Amino acid sequence: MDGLKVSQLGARAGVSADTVRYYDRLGLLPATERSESGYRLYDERAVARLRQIRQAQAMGLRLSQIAELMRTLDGGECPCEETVEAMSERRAEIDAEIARLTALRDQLDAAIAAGETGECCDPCEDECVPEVLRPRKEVNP
Amino acid sequence: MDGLKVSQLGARAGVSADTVRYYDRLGLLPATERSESGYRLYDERAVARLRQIRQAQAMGLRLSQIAELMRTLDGGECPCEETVEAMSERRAEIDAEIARLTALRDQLDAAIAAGETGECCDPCEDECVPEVLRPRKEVNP
DNA sequence: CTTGACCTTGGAGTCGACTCCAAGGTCTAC
DNA sequence: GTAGACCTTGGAGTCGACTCCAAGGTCAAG
Repeated sequence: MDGLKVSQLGARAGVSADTVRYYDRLGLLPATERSESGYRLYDERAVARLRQIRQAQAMGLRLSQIAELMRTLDGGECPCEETVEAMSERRAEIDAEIARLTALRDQLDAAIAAGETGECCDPCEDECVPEVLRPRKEVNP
Repeated sequence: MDGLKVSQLGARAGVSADTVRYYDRLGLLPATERSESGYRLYDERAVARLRQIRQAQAMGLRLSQIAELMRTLDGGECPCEETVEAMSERRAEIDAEIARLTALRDQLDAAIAAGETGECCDPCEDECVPEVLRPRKEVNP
């Protein structure tokens, strides 16, 4: 029986057998050969493909985007333009997320500083609630 | 029947009735009075509490952390110190996430720039794969 | 008395990328 | 021939904060 089994293929790219099967289910890997007994058998091209997938993931692409690129590639077309598009799309998403988190962090910094230097809710009256958490009319998180 | 029903309470803080019920389930809201027919009935303190929850969320705290703070508060203790701790904890998480995303974005920028100026995979040989996605030995995304 | 707008509950679905499971089949070494 | 390490499948669980659902109950207005 020649060809790599799931965990062997996985080992070649540093992923688990489960992950290989998962990618297979999503159609990211080339159509599998199967042994008589139903084992998936992969070749060197599959190793390259799997590494390529991991590389694309490391660049921040989503599996759904990678799947698209693979379809283009398997259709014999050049995926270069599409790849740049996919990366730009992700870049915009990531940028938005960074902006959101950065604003949050700055708010937190201010609140932490206030909380550390402030005299807490002292004198504690009815309800002791830290200043930064005092109810405001309508809050959109 | 006096007291606010779920959607009325929600409206007072800009959240949906579903969200109010969800917070109730998580134990974030004070124990509810119920009408004879089983309707939740809230008072002004609940409005303040709900706004407080939204405020805490807007500061980046998780509902699980907020729940903890509420327990302290309901136990009659001052939650100030705990609040600063919770915020610091989140700050660290958010910081790590920003760092991760920033590195990703920088990588993407470089790859996009290379992809736009480069001559793609021209000349397209066997397998046309954009440079940035060329398989590398082992990739941890 | 009916319509329609609310309320109740428990539970499932969403997003993404896995991870883990059970029940069964296969392969290799001793 | 049997142990133990693999493989197969479909499906469920994870994280977080909701959102939506169905099936049924309640309430005020016309």
